[in-house]
Amino acid sequence: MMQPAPGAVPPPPPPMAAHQYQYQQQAPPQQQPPPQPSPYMMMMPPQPQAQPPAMWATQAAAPQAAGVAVPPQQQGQPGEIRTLWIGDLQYWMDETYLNTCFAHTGEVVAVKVIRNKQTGQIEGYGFIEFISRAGAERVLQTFNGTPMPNGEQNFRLNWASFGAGEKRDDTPDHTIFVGDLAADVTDYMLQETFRARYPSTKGAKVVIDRLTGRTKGYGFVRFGDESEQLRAMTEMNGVFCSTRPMRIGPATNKKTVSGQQQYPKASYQNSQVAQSDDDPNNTTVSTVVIFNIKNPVFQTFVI
DNA sequence: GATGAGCGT
Repeated sequence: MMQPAPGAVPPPPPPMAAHQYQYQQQAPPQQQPPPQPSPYMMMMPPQPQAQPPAMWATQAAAPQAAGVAVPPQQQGQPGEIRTLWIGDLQYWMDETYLNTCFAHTGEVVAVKVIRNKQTGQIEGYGFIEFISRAGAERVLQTFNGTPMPNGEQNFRLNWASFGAGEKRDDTPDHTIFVGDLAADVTDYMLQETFRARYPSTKGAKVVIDRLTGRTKGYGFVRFGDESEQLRAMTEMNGVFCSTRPMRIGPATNKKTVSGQQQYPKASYQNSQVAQSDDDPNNTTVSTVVIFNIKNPVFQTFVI
């Protein structure tokens, strides 16, 4: 059932190179010669200088995905999650683009890109609804982490959470910041670089610039074990990932697992810390006073 | 050099 619906764009050649994530693929798609440009015509990024911003809100409604008609009784179990979330979209990656990426799977029911209500700009993420959970799962396994057509980044896909975060593990994350990343480092490379030594590595993310689709040169790695996080901070500093040595630092968490608010970054940046210096050996309790310039409040912690 | 983001009608 991987046929395109009538009237759909022709199926692109197996566009995504075989990839680590494809370990569950059954039969490889038949080999084909290099991509024709035509299937991707609609996916070309606009000329940067010719692109007036913020006029996209009034554009015609997005075409529905490729006319896939699904009898209700085939639509999977009620309540089952069959929508994927997609992130790291560049501003020109609209519904048409997503349809062209996925319609050929024959599994897509609808796509939607989220726009800013005021400006109409694409917010950088969207949703893809599938016929069934199985279809969504196939696409997730096949496409996630593979290069996006005409984008410089890889697909970032996940289950749409919709409150039912069934895939969640609620164990806390212990995250580190990793800087000085080479331009070719992907989430997967970063993750595997750490997983080799730290089995509790949960995942890694290289931060992508939404405007260019290119890496910002830093990222984050999450561990399940705090001890492995701490070891990695020292042991992996200066270790090569791809062509450059990584620089590792503590991650400033904007959000904790339980969702409660931490101190906003600005407070940290504008804070001055006074510490009593008369106890270099740290043998007694010392007091740290933080003066928050943004919110002129003194806070005293005993550490 | 740098501290994400990511849940909608």
